[in-house]
Amino acid sequence: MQSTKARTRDAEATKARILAAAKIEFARLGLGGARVDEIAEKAEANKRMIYHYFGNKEDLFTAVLEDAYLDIRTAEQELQLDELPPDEGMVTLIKFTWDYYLDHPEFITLVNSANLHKGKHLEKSDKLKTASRRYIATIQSLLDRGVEAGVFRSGIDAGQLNITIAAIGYYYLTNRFSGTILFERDYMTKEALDNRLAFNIDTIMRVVAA
Amino acid sequence: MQSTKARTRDAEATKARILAAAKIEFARLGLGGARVDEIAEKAEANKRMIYHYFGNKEDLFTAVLEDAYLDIRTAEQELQLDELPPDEGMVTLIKFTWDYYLDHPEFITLVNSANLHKGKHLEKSDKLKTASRRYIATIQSLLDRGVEAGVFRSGIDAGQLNITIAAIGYYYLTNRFSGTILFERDYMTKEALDNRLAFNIDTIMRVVAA
Amino acid sequence: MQSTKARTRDAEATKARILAAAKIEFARLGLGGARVDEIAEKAEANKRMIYHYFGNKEDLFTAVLEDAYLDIRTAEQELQLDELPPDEGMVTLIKFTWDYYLDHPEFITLVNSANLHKGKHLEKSDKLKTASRRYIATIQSLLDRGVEAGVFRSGIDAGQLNITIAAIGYYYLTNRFSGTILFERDYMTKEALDNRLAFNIDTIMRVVAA
Amino acid sequence: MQSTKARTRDAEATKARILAAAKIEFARLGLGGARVDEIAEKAEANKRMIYHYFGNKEDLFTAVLEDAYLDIRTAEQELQLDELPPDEGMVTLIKFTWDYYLDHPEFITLVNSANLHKGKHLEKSDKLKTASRRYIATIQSLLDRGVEAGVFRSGIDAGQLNITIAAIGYYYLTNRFSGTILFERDYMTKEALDNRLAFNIDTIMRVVAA
DNA sequence: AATGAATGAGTGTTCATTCAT
DNA sequence: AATGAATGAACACTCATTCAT
Repeated sequence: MQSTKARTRDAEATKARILAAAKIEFARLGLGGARVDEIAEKAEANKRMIYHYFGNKEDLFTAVLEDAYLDIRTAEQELQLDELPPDEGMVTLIKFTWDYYLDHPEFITLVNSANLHKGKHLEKSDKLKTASRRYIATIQSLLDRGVEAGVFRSGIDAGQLNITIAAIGYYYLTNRFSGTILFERDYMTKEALDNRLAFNIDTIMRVVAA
Repeated sequence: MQSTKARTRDAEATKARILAAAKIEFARLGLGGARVDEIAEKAEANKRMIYHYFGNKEDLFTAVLEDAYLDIRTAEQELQLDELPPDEGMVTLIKFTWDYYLDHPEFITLVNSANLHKGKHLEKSDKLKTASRRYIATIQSLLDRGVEAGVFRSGIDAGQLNITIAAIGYYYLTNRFSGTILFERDYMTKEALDNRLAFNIDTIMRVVAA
Repeated sequence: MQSTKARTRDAEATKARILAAAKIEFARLGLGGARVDEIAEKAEANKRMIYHYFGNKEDLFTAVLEDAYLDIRTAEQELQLDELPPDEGMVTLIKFTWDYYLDHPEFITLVNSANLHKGKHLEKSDKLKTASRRYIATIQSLLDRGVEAGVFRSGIDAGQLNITIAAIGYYYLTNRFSGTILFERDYMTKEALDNRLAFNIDTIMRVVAA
Repeated sequence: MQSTKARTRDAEATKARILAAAKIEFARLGLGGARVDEIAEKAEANKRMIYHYFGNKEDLFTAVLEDAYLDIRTAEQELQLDELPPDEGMVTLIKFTWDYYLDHPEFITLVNSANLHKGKHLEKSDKLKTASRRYIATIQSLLDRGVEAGVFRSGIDAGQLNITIAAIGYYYLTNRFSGTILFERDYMTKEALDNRLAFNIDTIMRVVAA
């Protein structure tokens, strides 16, 4: 019966709508601040469906987190840095990281929320661990090729570099409100953003330079 | 003992205990997650006193934030970087920032919370703006003296450098849970912490090097 | 019994029970004095349902007021005064007003509460304005027919007369406690009530007499 | 010592300020709605003084009520209706009642509040009973003199007439908000007030006319 | 006489979750 | 698969009142 198929498809669609709505709400208000009612409404789904598909609010948050992390790790993989010269690859990675944060501001608040809760929602996900391992490997390979090519100095810890690349973009954006207010300069004008990206590229390239 | 009773009728002391307890709770659970009841209990104060002294939960959060920011800005000022040679001053600043974050993990979560709420609790505080301005001026003067002494290159934006110095420590610590889990290495062992600090000093010194 | 359970899942019935319980409580204790908990309990409903169906306490009060006013205006309309001779119609109206107040003591306290709050809960209701207009028109037509029949004098303002008819019953009943205590005579014995009604009929008939 | 005297006077003044502030607040918000804090603040007195002088909130309400009633009864007595011709005396009484309500809107809401609480705050006051008795006697004497003079008919119950005189003014004013909104005409313009007073004088004079 | 500090018991309101269909 | 009705526990906040000086 085609109706069965339709129903199955609807189920998937409902689940996807809930996940999308939940991501927005959790990012906007945190785990504690987001409202199950609001998520259901924005998902155009019945509240009961959330419990049916995701168990409870915390498990929904876990699902949202996993989805968010897999998205960025997938996008990173699609960059195919291996096919670029190492220095070009490094700049591409810095730019990508920056642009991803800019285009997905929800990712940053979700990660903050995950850490406010001491990461306990991430613990079960082996998928994320695997993806993370592969990601570090990519950076390591970039560094190795750079050393080989004579453009990067040797002895750089890929893990630390990865953290720094993320940090200098992430911190600027997550703290853009306090920054804008306390330092009395708008962090989000096009000029300010361009300046920051340039400063960050310069920073990393000086750090890795041979 | 009468001294006990006397203490419970000391307005300033009560206010201080509330502020301290609130800082801990807001840092631990965020604005939305912290409970007024819990804060009162931990402050060994009556809940009513919170409203009497601070108006409401949000205003208490504002007071906590202001207190937290003033504390770090005051501590920075006490470093008296002006009296050190520029390169030594820079290292001192990086170390101080890192140590302050380590010793005051509540500061990081409070700042995250403030930004989750788009910084609106910071807006009214002119005191913080003044302190922030003075802080940037300190870094600028450090850079200027470094250029003069020939140890730093010229043209470095003090604001951007400040952000980067904060970022590379802050990000590591705020995301230590997700990092520890996803990258499967403990971020908080003494060795890991020492490594990170060394990496950060190296990073900044390469960035400012003449 | 399943019927019991069924009833507890009947939205309309729950809503009606809440409205009825709220009317009693608001009449008894005023808007400020009534307790949402008590209303819920007396309605055999969950407190949460009050907020679900009525929004909040003030809106529930508004709903109660509207319901109370519509009830008396509907009952008045059902008198069909147009089908009676004008003098008989006038007496019928006076008696009805008196009896309605006696049978619905909650109406009086609700109107008092509405006015204590400067009528703001009535403002939105166009239904009540329409019903009120129709009511005044009824009195006007009674007066007109009386003048035509030579039993009433002309020139009587229907609005003022309406107020007086209401006033002489309403005041007696709303202030029956202070009256009984200060004037040391029981306002609520059958004899006292009969006397008052007779006095009121006499008063109005003298006022409208040709 | 004069300082003793000064202190005594301050005590009386404080008490008076509390009473005045309480009258305003109870009139504005009812017994349940008024706030002890607010009364203390508006009385420019310490909250503790309220408890010192009046015992508790309910007793303060009782004191306010007694004060309010004594005020109108005293003012009525000062009219010296006995010295006027009966018909003139009657008009004077009607006008006085109306004007007093207009000038002391707090009296009306206080009486409403007293009756919402079933008059229990009035029960203890013998002073008020005496004053009320004297007031009815005044009206009775007015009626008697009118009958004697041939201007009033005989057989009118002074108690009922008193109620009606009060009712037709009181009801109009206490329900001015609902009236203005539902009947869509402003009850409080000078013209509307003049019209109502004229209507009321006309009503009573027709009722008592020989 | 006067006061600022403190409190316990409640207020209206909200929430994540389960029930019944 | 989907839904509207219902709930208990908790939440921020308030209040009349008392304490300590």
